Amino acid sequence: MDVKVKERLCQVCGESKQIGRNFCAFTCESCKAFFRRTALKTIQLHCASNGKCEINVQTRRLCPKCRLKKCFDIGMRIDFIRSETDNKIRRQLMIEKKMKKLLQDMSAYSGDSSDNDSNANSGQEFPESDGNSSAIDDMDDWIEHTCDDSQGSSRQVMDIKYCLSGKSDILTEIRQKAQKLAVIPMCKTLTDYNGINQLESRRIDELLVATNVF
Amino acid sequence: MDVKVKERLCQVCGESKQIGRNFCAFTCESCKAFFRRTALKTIQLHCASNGKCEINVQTRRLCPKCRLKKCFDIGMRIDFIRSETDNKIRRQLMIEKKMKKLLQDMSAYSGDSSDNDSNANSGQEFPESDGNSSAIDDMDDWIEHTCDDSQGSSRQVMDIKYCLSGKSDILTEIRQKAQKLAVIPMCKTLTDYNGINQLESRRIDELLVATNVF
DNA sequence: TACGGGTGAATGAGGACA
DNA sequence: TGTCCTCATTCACCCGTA
Repeated sequence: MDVKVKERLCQVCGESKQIGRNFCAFTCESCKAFFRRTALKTIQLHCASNGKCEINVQTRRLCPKCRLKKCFDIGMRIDFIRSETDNKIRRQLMIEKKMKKLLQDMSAYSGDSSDNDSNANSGQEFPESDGNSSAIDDMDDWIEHTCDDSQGSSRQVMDIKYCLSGKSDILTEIRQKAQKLAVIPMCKTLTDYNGINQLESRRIDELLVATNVF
Repeated sequence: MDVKVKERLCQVCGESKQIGRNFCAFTCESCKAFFRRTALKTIQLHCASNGKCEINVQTRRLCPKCRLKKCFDIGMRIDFIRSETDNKIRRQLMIEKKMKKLLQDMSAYSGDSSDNDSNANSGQEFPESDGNSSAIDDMDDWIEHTCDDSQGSSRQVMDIKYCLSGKSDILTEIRQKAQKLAVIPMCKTLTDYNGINQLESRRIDELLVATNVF
């Protein structure tokens, strides 16, 4: 009882909320985030009071230099901050995992497990938007019989349907360009870093190492 | 309820609009700007009423001396005004960031394939900022004869010129590092898509087209 | 549950301009 | 001088892994 009742305080600023062991010391959330952001930076910090500021909940944001100094003083460890490489890999894995789950959910709704990758596409796997309405009817049918709107997904479903069945100029253009290319244009992917998966990222690294161009 | 209802007032003039914590005290926007502009000035201010003016929304502009005195009295802190050096560095960083973005936008929109890759750079393609003004003259010349300001780009052009002709420590550092490296490390760039420059982006595209891997 | 990282609204600096 | 804007930083809250 007493252990729980006796509040732990942030060793940096004295805050009493959301205390946990962070980077090897008991701190609050804000000092945790502060240390993560600041400790690895190489830029010089300045203190107006010759490095003698008192750090508490009110003053902690006033002098980053003294706050960081106190972080180190109470034993927060810089080597517990994950490296950028590590973070990159983790983000990558998370994205892949999410994609996998999304695909699973999709196939769970549609029920079919036979969607083997027909990747030899040259544009034909896009639904044609030439006014042939049977495909759209099929889609409506499928939406009606498989979609569960208990979670308010109808808006998304409608968006997707609109996109697939619409006569969007942009979509048409994309299809035309895609058909001309033997290779799916990577430039598209590069407009969004999140779209690069682990394999692609690796491959780019390999290529660059191999070529020594830059 | 009471906290929200009770309006905060500027501690200097009593203004009730746009109150925030500025330089360690709750003030309005205009007293904030006044303090920023005035507090560091060394010129002597004079008061006709022997320093006993009352400061409110109506009178605040009548006596700068008493207004400034009240600023200090309520605890506004001069050491929270950033130094000119600090501001200079920040402006420099902002401009460099803008340049990066501008280059990205250019490569995204222009789609031109004419700028052949002079990729054997080892830092020399940065203009030297050693006081040799001929490069700057050339730049002025080039700006004058090629830039079209019909879309309000002159501001951006000036930013770029300022950045290229300045003696930025950061630029110097970048140059030195670049010269030491036969290869600009791509791994760094990949941690942040925004860091990929035009050349790098192009080169990746070329590599991918050439290899037909994906 | 503990402890990493990520996110986005709020905050508080400076700058531009009328 | 006062107002409005931009931008970096802060921190409460979230997610994922061990």
